[in-house]
Amino acid sequence: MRIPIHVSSDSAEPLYSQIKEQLRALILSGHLKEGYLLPSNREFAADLACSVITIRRVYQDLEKEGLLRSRQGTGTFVAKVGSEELEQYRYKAVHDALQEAIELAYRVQCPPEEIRAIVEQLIQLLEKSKGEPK
Amino acid sequence: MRIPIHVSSDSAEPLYSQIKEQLRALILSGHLKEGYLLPSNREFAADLACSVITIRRVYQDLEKEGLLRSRQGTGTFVAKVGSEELEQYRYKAVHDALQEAIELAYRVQCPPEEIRAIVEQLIQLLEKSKGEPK
Amino acid sequence: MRIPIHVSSDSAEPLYSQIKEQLRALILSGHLKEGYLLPSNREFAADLACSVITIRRVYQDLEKEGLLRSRQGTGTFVAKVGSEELEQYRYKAVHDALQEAIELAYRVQCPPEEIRAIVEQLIQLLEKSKGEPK
Amino acid sequence: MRIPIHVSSDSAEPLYSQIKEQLRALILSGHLKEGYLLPSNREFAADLACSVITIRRVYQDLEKEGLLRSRQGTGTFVAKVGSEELEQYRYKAVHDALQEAIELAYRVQCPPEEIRAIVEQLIQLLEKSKGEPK
DNA sequence: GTGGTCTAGACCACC
DNA sequence: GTGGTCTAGACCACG
Repeated sequence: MRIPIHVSSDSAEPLYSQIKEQLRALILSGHLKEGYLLPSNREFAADLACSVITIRRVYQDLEKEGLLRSRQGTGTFVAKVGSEELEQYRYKAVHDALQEAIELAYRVQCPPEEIRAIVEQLIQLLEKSKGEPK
Repeated sequence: MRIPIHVSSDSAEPLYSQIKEQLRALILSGHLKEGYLLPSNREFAADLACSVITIRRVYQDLEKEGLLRSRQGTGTFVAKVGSEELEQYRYKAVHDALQEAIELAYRVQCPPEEIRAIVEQLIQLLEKSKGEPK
Repeated sequence: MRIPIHVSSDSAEPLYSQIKEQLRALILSGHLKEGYLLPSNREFAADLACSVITIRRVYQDLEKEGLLRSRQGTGTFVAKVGSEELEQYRYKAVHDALQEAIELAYRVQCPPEEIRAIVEQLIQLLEKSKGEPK
Repeated sequence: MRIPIHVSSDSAEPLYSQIKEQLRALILSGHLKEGYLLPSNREFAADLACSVITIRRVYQDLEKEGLLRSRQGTGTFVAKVGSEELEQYRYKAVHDALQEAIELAYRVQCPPEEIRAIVEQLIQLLEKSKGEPK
């Protein structure tokens, strides 16, 4: 199984950050389970056409967050995370993202009904595209 | 009337960017109307305890976006923007912010009901705090 | 007769420069003849809704160019300029403007035929609008 | 390949603007192709004997116009621009420059024949000098 | 007084 | 090494 990560060098977001966010999401969503052995630095860098340094940084950052574990001679794999802890993590990520967006909406005087309407519209759109993935 | 902008040098977001976003929100929300004369570079810099250059950059960037107008010897003021154009701008800002947040939620497998619940909770919170502003 | 000058505060070009260019064109084109008495500083400033300082600067600049003359207690009027000298001045202004434009065209690799075509198109447009002025 | 840009500190035009215009022309004319890696800030500043900041401003402005792309740690290069879009951009630049010049000519009562004659003379001159460049 | 340009130099983030 | 942010301070152009 190849890890489904896609990076764009056109984006303003730094490379390492794009990879980190996507990898974190894969772990929090349960797509990569506890103990899963990730590709080696060199291999992953080749996959994503980026530098080894960039991959090393991603692994190190996620290890500091407690989501990955590295062992000399073995490689890097998904850490065991308590399921409540993982759930809390997931909830916080969603909550924070929505909070930022809704606070912006309030700053530009967007009424609650309009926010709800936009949210509903976006959910419908994403629900529909779930049946027909890439 | 003093312009209500608050910056934090703890944030990872660059200073100039914090100021720019808040100023843009004040214009898009209609708090600062067409023709309003903003504080001079030097004055505003003193207010916010930052460098003149930082303010200059904010004014210049927003001028390129078409929201401000600067004239030598006169000052910097809010440009005349068509109200439909402004409305579009406002809608797009909210839509984009929510889209980003909701896409993240889907990536971590957050179900639609949970998204709606969090949105509702955040709206209630902000509605309540509207009655009792700082 | 009111002097037909129109300024726009939206333009990037400085106020004094807009006025100066238009006044110079009126003299070079013969619309304002030798000896014509211009409005006083105060009067002209009121007409154009600008500062007296701005008008003074315009008169001073054009006096230095030899197109205007000021006399204490009398006012400012159009200087007597030899007709050949005026003709040379006029030719030079047109030549310089066209040269700058055409050099730009060459820098972006625009072929001569295209330049001729655009020039012709612009001339037709301006000829047509001469019959029906504002 | 060294980038052929020449600046004059005698000119009234700001340094950064001179550089920007010339660089823009090199891109629009196709001399610098999509993906071309420009000199680094520091290197280019040394070449042109100006401040790093001045170069940064040029790169940043052209990036906002969509002609360049900068990425931290990588460098600044020519963006991919649709060829039609580039063509439109090129046409507009030439058209606007000629329009300004010809409107000036009309303001000083220059007859169409004289405009055509001057244009023709300038084209001949530039065509001739194309055989024998610097 | 205002904004516009340019300088030198520092420190950080990214690859 | 690269670009990104921020600083302090100078000088000019405009009204």
